[in-house]
Amino acid sequence: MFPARCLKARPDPLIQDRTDPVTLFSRFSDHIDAALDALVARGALPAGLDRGAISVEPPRDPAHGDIATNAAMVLAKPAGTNPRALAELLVAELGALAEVTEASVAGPGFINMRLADQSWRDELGLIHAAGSDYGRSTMGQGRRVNVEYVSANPTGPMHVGHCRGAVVGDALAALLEYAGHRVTREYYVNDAGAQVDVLARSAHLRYREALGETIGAIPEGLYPGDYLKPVGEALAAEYGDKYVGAPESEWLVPFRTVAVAAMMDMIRADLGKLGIQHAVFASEAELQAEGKPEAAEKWLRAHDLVYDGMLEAPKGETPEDWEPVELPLFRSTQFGDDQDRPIRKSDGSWTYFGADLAYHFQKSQDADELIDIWGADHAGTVKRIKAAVAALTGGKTRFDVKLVQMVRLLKNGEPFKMSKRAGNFVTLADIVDEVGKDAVRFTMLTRKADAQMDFDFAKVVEASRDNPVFYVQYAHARIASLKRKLAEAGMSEATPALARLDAYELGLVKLLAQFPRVVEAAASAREPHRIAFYLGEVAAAFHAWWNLGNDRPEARVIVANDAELTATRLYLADGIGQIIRNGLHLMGVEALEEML
RNA sequence: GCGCCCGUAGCUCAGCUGGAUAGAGCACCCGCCUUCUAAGCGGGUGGUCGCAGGUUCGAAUCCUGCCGGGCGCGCCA
Repeated sequence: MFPARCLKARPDPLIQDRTDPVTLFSRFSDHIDAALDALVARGALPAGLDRGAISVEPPRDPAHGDIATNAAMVLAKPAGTNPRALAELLVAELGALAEVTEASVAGPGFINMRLADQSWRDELGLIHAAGSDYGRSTMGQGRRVNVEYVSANPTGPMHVGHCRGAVVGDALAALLEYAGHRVTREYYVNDAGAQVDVLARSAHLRYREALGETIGAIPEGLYPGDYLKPVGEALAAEYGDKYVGAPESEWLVPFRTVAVAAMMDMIRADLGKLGIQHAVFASEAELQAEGKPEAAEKWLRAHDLVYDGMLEAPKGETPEDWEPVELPLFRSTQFGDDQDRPIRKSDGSWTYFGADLAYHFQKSQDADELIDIWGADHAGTVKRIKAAVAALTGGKTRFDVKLVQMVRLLKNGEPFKMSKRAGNFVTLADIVDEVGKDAVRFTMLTRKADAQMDFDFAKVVEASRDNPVFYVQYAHARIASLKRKLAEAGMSEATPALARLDAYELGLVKLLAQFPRVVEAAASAREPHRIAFYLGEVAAAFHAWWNLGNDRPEARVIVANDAELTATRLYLADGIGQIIRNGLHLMGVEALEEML
């Protein structure tokens, strides 16, 4: 009655050529909706109740059944009835479904349902039919989400600090896309502040060096890294000795332009090592040249959200050089900030915040939701920018700032120091070269973003049970090896007979069936690490199944003399492999066919 | 002084936006395996969810106040 392979179109016209599988859990959401509708039609339940809080999930204890819902508990109070009474009514409706073999009320009003084995067999079939689309969701309804991440200053190579934010942002973007959002991956280039002038001066020094001058030690306040040498050489090749003795005003702009472009090339290359590619690089300098901050200021002044005023002297440590000056201040206190924030400096130029405010206003023009991924060291500025977005969009644009905490680099538990090419910090490229892109990406996603993390170079490449990167890859490789072994064994091709899957094996399907729910939960919470944890569970379940064959050869996937059973188990193994691939793909990690 | 994040088993961490008896890996203890289904397997011990209140049918989860750790805090970026 509910064909497992029916597909429904996405609502968004721009991507309506995509179709999403109707999975078991989404189908049950519909069943519950229908049951509630039936009660409403009979007058047993008031119409128009908010059903948003209803959950459809597997009970924690499998003894309670396959699917549980809290619908009765959530709706009882607004409906003016008691949970158990409402639950009884729903059980009568849901228990009548063909695929429900048992429905009961438990505890304070939970409804537990047990499903026919055929439902799980169908779901396994759906995993195969949908393939890489199993887990894809229409949840986002085509909403446009701008994810801004990395946005490292263009003054040098990427280092560890950027690495985690880069991976989290990239995985989040992929996750949201998969969950039905239209995602823009964006990088904000801070090419207008004082730090890029310092870059230009540093490049000028390297330029003189390239022309044969002995420059000695790099003066304090300039960037010392060797990575600027090629920039100096390029400038020398382009300009000759034209700017050697020239005043800064003549060369600062061209040198800055060249140096920033070179830094961005380097950063793009570093990101490329992680498999990251942004669609948009937004330039702060261009933003300012186009007068965007002025426009924002004008709008804010018109709405009395910017005024000229004095900042209070900061509390705590008394600043020695504090001078009260009148500045244009944004009323961020109206939106929960502790202090109004200046958008211009006393010389009239824009503060970082002033430009950033205009930048977020610009982003909000083309997006329904904004997400920024920031390092935790910027936590102090979250309130003001959230205030700015709330003011500029009238609170209509959802805006999340995800803070990514510090990464501590270790090797076998000892603090790790490594500096190959760029002065005294560990670069992103160093890390990727050391352990590989996939280990970096996966490991960066094995913690909640807002929790601090240790990254141990020895452990992330260790081939053992307690290394999730290895454990998940190993599961996938083992599955791939099954096909090779089947060929080696010269076994004949047979048609899977899913009725031969036993209860243990159907239990694996039940875990696989969670994937679409995990994707939706991870996307709505903006927490890509949940995919990594889920894959760890899938891998553990697969290995345990595989290990049954150690003691009992008849429990192996490949069973000599039973081509049909072999084909059936291989079908299940393939389904597991599909889920692992889908999850790894979201994380930007390649699924391995064999371990090397 | 203020703000943000974190406090869950001995250790490292999950906990599906408030659900049922709080989970996993490591370590430890007890068995098994001596193998290419390899880079071990199975089982077990272990928790006052930092502390104290509050909200409600129900709290690790939400609110308040403490305690402890991290990060940050002025026209910097």
